[in-house]
This record gives sequence, C-alpha cells and structure tokens, in this order.
Amino acid sequence: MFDLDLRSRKPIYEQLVEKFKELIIKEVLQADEKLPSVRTLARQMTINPNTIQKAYRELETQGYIYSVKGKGSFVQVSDDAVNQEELMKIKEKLTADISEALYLGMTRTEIEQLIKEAEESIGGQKTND
Amino acid sequence: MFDLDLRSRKPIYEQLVEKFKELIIKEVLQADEKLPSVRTLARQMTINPNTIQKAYRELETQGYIYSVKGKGSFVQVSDDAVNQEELMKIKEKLTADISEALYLGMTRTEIEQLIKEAEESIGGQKTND
DNA sequence: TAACTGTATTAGTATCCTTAGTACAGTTAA
DNA sequence: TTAACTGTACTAAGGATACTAATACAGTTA
Repeated sequence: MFDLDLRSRKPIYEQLVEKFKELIIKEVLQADEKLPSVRTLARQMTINPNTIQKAYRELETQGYIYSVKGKGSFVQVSDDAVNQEELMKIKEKLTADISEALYLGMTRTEIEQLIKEAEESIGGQKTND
Repeated sequence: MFDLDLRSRKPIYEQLVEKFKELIIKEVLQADEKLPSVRTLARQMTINPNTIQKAYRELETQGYIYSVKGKGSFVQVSDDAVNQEELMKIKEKLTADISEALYLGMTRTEIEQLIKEAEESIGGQKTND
C-alpha cells in the first residue's frame, strides 16, 4: 500500500498515521471508503496487528476515520464542527511555523505560494498518484 | 525567566528550545545578547544543568545561538545562508500543516491572516511582553 | 588563584515502541 | 447455526530510546 521506514526513529504507527492522513486529505481515499483490516494490513506489511490498531485508533481520535466492530474502519466525512479541537492545534502549529519561516528568510509571498499549491493538491486529482 | 510544565509529556529541554526560539524570533533577545549560563538558569528553575545544556546544544544546532567555552552562550545573528537546512524543514512542515488546515475547514484568507499577524509580532515590539 | 563559563562522559531511570498471545464481541455469508 | 471475517481489550515481555543526574575536564576573567 505504501512504504515505511522500519529503521526510522519515527515510530511505525506514526508513519502510518501520516500516510493515511495524507491519502485522506488528498482524497485518494474517499468518504466512507473501507480501509484494509488491521490483520490484513499487518500481514501485508509484516508488522504486528497491534501497531496497525494503534494507528487506526489515533486516526479515529483525530476524526479522520471511524470504526465499526465486525465491519471495518472507514474514512470519516470531514465535519468542521467535530474537528474544532484539531483545528485549534493546527492553528497554533501554523502560527509558530510561520513565524519561524519568516525569521529564517522566507517571504510572505513564498508562504502564500505554498497555500496555493496545497489548495490545488487537495481537490484537483482523480485516482492517479 | 519563563514558565515550564515539569509534568508535561513534552521534555523540559524541548520546552526550553521552543521558549528561546520564540524570544529570539520576536527579538526580545537580540543578536549577540548573552543567555543565562547553564548553571545559573538551572539553579533558577531547579532543574539539572545538563538539561539546560541539551537545550542550548539544540539551539546551536539549529543556528539560533552560539557558545564560547568559558564565556557563555549568545544569540546568533540570523544568516539566511546558514539556515537553509532549517528552512527546508520548516517548508515541509508548513506544506503538510497547510493541507491539513484547509482540509479541516480553514480558509486561505484565515491562513493569510496568520501570516500577517506573525509579520507584525516579529519586528514590531520593544521590551514589553 | 578563585569563580565563573561551556563541554564531555558515564550511568541509572523512566518511558515508549513493538511484538506476542489470548480473549471477547459484532457482522456476514454459506 | 457455523465459520470466517471484522474491531477491541488486555497483559506481558523485550528492546530501544530519551531524559535526567553526577562528575570531571577545559577555557575565561578579574
């Protein structure tokens, strides 16, 4: 499904969370689409099912997926009201990172260009990579 | 000098790095200004000098301060050429965070407003808090 | 020389990550 | 109903990493 760096200092489950978030944000995985089961994905990547479950639980906490016992895990429809807490966190991160970027010599225009690129990468694609 | 949360899961030295970066970016601490010695600050905050040193080393690695054996640690003059590596890291973080913010419902205008606020908070202040 | 400064090394502790095994509960299709 | 799938919970163990502490060394300054 995607590549992981098992030798990275970054935990496997965190890498999984990031990968899935990226796929969901870019709508490669669409609303209500079924994710691979924890056991199936664990077998495919030869890692422990508990590690997958930990990633899925984190994704559920952050509001990106929902799970139904006996059925599976699915992509959550983005709901602005639900994710208010996550929005606050991102806003704080953005504020700090923007300050640092400006301090390191990045210009307002360059940051605005990043926003533009992000906007395009979100809606504007089909099933290609 | 500032508050730390000793019970936080976030390591003390990381909190120190963030605080100092903020002070340097906002120019509360100015170029070549002397930072408190590792032992003095450690005594003030009743934590181990090594923890302060670890924070200072990290700040030095990121190009925010420089240290001279026997003299002390001082705020580094921001040099766009030197910090290119840090700039790359920030750019990647910004790209991911902007995508997530947009997905969670933040608008381009709101993000641009954050940029504006960051610009104002950097240059526009004296010694007040 | 005395008192300050940063730095390096070692060691103990704590925490986190991953794996493994087991068990329970809900869903689905034969 | 049964079999095979799904998510979920729990415990235990091992290893790796991170954090903090204590000590010693080295340079600066008055």
